[in-house]
Amino acid sequence: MPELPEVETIRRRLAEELPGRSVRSCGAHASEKFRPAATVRGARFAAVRRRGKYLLVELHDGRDLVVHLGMTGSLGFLPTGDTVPADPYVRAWWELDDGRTLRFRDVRRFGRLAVVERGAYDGLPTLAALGPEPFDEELTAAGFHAALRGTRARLKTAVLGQRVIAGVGNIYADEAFWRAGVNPAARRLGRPGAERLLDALRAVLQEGIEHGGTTLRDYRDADGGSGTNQHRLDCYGRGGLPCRRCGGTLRRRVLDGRSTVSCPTCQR
DNA sequence: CGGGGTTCCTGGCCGC
DNA sequence: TGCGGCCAGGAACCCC
Repeated sequence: MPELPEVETIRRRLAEELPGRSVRSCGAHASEKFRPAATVRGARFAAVRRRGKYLLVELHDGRDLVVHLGMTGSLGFLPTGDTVPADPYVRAWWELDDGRTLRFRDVRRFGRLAVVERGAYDGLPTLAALGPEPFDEELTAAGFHAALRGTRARLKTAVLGQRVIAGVGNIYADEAFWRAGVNPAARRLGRPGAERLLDALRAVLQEGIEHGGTTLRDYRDADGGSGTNQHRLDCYGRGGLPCRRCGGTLRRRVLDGRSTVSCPTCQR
């Protein structure tokens, strides 16, 4: 499940390869979620940017190819077999003018591709209303605290909502709440807790980037490789196992429809 | 307008 | 062994 660190890992690789390359030919799955990818034939790639979990591949004609990887999406110069049957999960492809082919692969089809005039994100409401980037220095503890006070949702649900802060998904949310000692089910948070939570979010996201992302099952980088951050998780996926801080037993439950692991002792 | 529920998808896993 | 049933979960969408 690609979150900010996984998308950023892919972005950095594509930013080395795509600018200046043009699309010789392309194609896409018939679904409306992928079909727009086939409208960029002849276009030339410019900068590769990221907002939250969205990749924004700029085109020289003023449009953006917007990519959301969903649950199982991967994007890059993925391994292919010339002698084996075609990969049935490639939902879109772009043959470049250097002969290589960029591919979007997505088993569960929760991903999405769009081509829009730069900045015209009205068809992508989450992107249009996206909150601040975690590493934006204009995002302060005071601002983060105020944003959390502005919603009545559970803290974890608010953090996952992309409006308070961009790019956080279920894995890094559980890690950050655990590290900050904040109860994800709570609806209110004091100023010190908000400060700890923002610091923890930044830390776990930064570490995720440094370790090439978290590969639990599906995530692959732009070259088809795995990340290594899965070996460093303290909380996500560890329900029933001992808390590495207090030794108590981590609890797994479903909060607002999302699997959540937390420590009943450390996270009040 | 915001909170909450539903839906989209399919491989992997569990239990009998 | 084979198979039905269930689970994962981000964001669009709908309703109140």
